[in-house]
Amino acid sequence: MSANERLVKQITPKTEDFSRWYGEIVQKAELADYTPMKGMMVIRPYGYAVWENIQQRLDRRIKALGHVNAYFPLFIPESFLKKEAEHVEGFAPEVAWVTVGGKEELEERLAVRPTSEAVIGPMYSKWIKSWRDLPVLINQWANIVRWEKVTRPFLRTTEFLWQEGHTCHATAEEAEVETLSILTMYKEFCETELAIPVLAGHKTPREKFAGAQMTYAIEALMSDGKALQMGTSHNLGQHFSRAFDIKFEDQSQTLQYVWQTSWGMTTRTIGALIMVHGDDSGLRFPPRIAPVQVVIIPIPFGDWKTTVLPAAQAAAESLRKAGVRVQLDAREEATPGWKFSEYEMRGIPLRIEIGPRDVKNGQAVCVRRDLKTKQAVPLADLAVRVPALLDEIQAVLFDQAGTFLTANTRRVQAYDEFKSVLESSRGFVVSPWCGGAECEDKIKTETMATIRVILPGDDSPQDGPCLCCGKPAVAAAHFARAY
RNA sequence: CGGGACGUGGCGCAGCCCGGUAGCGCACAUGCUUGGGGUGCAUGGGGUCGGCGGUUCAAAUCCGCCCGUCCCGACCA
Repeated sequence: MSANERLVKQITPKTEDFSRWYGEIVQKAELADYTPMKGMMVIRPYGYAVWENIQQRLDRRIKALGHVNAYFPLFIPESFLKKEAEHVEGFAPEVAWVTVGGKEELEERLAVRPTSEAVIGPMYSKWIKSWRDLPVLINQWANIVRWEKVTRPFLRTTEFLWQEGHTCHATAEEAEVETLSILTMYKEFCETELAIPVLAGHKTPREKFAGAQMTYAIEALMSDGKALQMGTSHNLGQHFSRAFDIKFEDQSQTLQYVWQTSWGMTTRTIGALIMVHGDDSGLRFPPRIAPVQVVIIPIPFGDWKTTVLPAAQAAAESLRKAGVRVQLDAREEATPGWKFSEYEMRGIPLRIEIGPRDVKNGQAVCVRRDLKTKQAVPLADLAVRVPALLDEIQAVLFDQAGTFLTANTRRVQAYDEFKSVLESSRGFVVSPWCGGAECEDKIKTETMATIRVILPGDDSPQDGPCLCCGKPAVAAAHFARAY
């Protein structure tokens, strides 16, 4: 088989039209579908299964760090939302409002939560009295609504699913430790489970969460060279505790405002999985979050139902026992070739073909989705070899994404070069920056690039002058065009 | 929200300019055939032409408004 041969014909090649490729994958692989309401999508079973895997693995990590789950209301009274001035101003343009209940006009309109700080604050105020009540470490899995003008499946939809953590601490130091520990956990999660390398650092004041003291984020690079924010962790300081009057009495009997954090990851990560790993043939899911890790396709010939099929069923059973998420597709109405193509597009990490020749030889043919290589594996060894192969595939996807990230991260001093890099190859451009919002604005207007993140080591005076204004640079910032 | 394009069986499209009985490929159904990279043949079902209004004897086709999708910008997870 030639490497360039196009075997999946139902989608536009990614190299030809990235946007179209993305949209077609979402629909043809049945991850999501559009509804008659603008910006509202249905996450279909195959896409939702990915989300469930993400949820399960992220939830495990959140709990391992001591957090517990709870659920807060969908609606937020306007008066609550208004309590933190910067917060309400930041979210005002994208809040949906409920003004009527049944047939009654409401006395106070209700916001559909764009995030839950403002509805959680009053409850924390009620629950926290003493230093003995701290820390409060609560997470919730929820849907939220942001009235977006431009929407794209998974990347930006009017309603989306996420997890939001909201914690309260006795000291500023403790809140900062929490913020960073979540950031580290997010990074580890993306790299281990999603096989997506990310940059972890902090945002500039211009890009931070409305109401936060400091926003940290993990940023990934999509294969079209645009950056995508994968998660954020905010140190809220005492902004919200002062607004919502969340106080505790410390050990010296002094009343103090608590120090808070909030952090979240969303269904957007599914968009990242598509854009980071996908190729011309469609999806390539990392085995750890793939809804189906292995598909077994029996090759029908003559009396295959009494020879091939039992062997395929036995193979499926042994893999299932080994903890592999396996699917056997013995449908007669689709030919093997059709199935190959279909499962390739859907990103199933490993395909196992079992035909008459294989049964005779006591083997199966394993075809990797990541490299498209084939290898024969003795049927008796499948339960051992397949999990190992899945681990290898996971590692290859992560390595490929890492290589791409490294190759597309460039350190640039001169503005001319900065512009031309963003125009031609995109990616991250690391450049000296004076710390001024005016320069950020100017650069954004002229190049469409923003500061995505500033890495811990880059947060100090630089050799070169600011890329934009020439004044002394206080940091090396990662710029990129972003989704 | 600005600028552009598009909307016709499930999907991809033709028909529209020049108004006159809605068509093609794929998919779907049935039967045979085939099967290690989207088998082949035969027969068949399915569409208020995005919605509303207008012009006309007559509208997929002409006009207006609205909705949705995509692309390019401003705002954002």
